[in-house]
Amino acid sequence: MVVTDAAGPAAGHELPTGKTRDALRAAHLYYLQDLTMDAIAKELHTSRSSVSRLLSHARATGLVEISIHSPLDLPSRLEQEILERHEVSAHVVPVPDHASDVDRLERVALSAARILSRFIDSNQTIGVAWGSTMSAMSRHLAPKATHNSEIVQLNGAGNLRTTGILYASELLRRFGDAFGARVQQFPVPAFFDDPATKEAFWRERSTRRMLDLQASMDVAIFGIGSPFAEVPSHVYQGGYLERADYEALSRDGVVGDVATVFYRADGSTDGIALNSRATGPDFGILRRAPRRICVVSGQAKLPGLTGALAAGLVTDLIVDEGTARRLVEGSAVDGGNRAAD
Amino acid sequence: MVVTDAAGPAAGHELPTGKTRDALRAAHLYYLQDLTMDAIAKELHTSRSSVSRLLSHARATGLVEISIHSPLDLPSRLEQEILERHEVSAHVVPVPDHASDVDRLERVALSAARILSRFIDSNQTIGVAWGSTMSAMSRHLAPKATHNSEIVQLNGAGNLRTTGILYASELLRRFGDAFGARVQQFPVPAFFDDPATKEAFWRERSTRRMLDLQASMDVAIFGIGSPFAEVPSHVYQGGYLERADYEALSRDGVVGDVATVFYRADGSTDGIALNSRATGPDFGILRRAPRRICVVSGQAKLPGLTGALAAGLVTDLIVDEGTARRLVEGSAVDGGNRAAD
DNA sequence: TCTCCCCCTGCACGTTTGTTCATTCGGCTT
DNA sequence: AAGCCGAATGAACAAACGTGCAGGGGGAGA
Repeated sequence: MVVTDAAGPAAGHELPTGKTRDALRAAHLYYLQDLTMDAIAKELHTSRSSVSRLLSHARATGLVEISIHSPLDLPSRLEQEILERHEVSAHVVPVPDHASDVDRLERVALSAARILSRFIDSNQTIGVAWGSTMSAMSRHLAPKATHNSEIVQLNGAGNLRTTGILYASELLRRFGDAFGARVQQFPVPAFFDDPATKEAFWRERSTRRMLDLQASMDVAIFGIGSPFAEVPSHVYQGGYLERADYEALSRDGVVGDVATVFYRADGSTDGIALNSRATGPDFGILRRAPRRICVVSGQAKLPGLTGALAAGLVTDLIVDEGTARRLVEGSAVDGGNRAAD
Repeated sequence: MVVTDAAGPAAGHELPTGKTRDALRAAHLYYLQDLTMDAIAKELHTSRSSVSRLLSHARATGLVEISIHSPLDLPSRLEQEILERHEVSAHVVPVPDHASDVDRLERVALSAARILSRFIDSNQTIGVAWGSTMSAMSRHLAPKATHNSEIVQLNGAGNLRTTGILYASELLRRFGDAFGARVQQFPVPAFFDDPATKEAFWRERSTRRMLDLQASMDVAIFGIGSPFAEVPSHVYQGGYLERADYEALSRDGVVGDVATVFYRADGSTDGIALNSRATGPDFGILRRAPRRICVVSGQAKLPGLTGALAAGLVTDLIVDEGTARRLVEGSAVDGGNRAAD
């Protein structure tokens, strides 16, 4: 046990005594050969505990990937119906109906984080929004090694009271770490006070660079904000908006936001004043990304979700079971309406 | 057992009471949400034991797939070197050096069976040989649902003493079951007594059909026979060959066989008399398959393996660590020679 | 309608696994 | 050179898990 970890990054050659190497071998023995940890411990000349830890490490670090395939003939009726009705590939996360909203969010985020690795690959530009959903997700990401990928922040996070920036940058960093990607922060407030300031800022070259990046995204990942739900989203309790703003949103018939860009139940955004001060990407830009992953939990977000679907913002949807059910029930009756509650 | 499984193929609608459905849900909860089996039991209104069994079922039927990714920067030095030297993508199975040959075979077969599912897909013609390695493998296949695939027997299995056919057909059936594929048996002896008989047979239309199938294989899977090893392969102890045959093989400098077609250390087959009576596919035919997976365990097969590599029979190699090491050591000195023993 | 048989269930036990804790080990600073 | 700090280790405990077993429910066949 002379050279505990990575063999010789200093020396720069052989000696396969790395921790990762051991973890890899342990994983082989455990998952591919069904040995008991005990047996593996003997083969590796260490204790069972260490093997347990190695395996945890292997899982946590993405050396081991566990995926679940529906036998294509029975893709949960829900997913099937969502696909047919909304042309969106859905992943329904099973959650008991009586689960609390926090539980629900946590569990959807956990599943989403694990599912996400399928979509991430090398040489991609990955747009990431922020909010409570994204934050929960970021805490559970399954690492996956990629080269030359880039995490791009979709919308600003600064506000009046808290910096918000730390919060967002921490979140972004987690994404970056998990995929070994560069992180591009977007150091602006969530909302400008004056549209003119935004426009001025948008002409800055450094801002243009960000916007160009956003326009060439391969994947976008976002949650849904629901301004009028009982459990308000992060944006709505963080001091980003003032009472007058709310009233304006209400007047405009807004049902939700994606990356702080607001929309109505039919997906339209025209004439919503607040958007001219918001820093998130125009939906036209967003829709250029071939893959747009939306993570939703809790039926409070149902109106927001149907709106986002109507706006064509989503290609892949990760949603909890209850909400998925309501979504299908709601749209069963007629085209693209929001459900009862 | 009419309705035990799939919910209502009879009734033809709802009631998601299928066992597979439950297994799927349990797997989600367990592997994607990290719930304890206990918690899952409550959500499913059943006992922990049942959940444990559901999860076993899920794994055994391939609903859950566990795969291991080397972080591309450190692909076991061995695999790397084998790739460079032989242009073959290798999977080295870790096995302690002191393991017995049976252990070793069993463990390689287990790993191979699990790795195999990566290669199998829908609409494929899959050639399968037989032998102790393939047999062990067949017992551990991880099922994977495919459509319209076909398992094709590569070489006959009949012999003088035992039928051998049952053995082979059982093996083939397991492959077929695992992948939901049709099985095409090849009902001929392993070796004809008279080359002329073989030729006659080869003109039969039913035989031609088999040969055409073989010629259009997408994947071939085979082990390596080693006629002169201390632990003889199945072919060599099953009463397929007679003393005179052995002597002929020895005289011809044969080092191994693939699907009962024999070759020398340099991969050549010309002038090996026995081949004209053998029923396996000509190497020219075999090499038409874009993917040719070879499973090898035990250094007794090293000469056979190097020969097969020299003949260009292999695109993907699954091999135990010890043998892999010797392979690399052997070929380190010069081009493509067989190793010491 | 009755019976048989198979398969599924939940319990109870023994095994396997995760985790806490005290300890050691190496590296780095003072 | 001594000492401190974080990381890693193995022992021991507690939780989680797998499996043999007896009981029960429900179809297929008589």
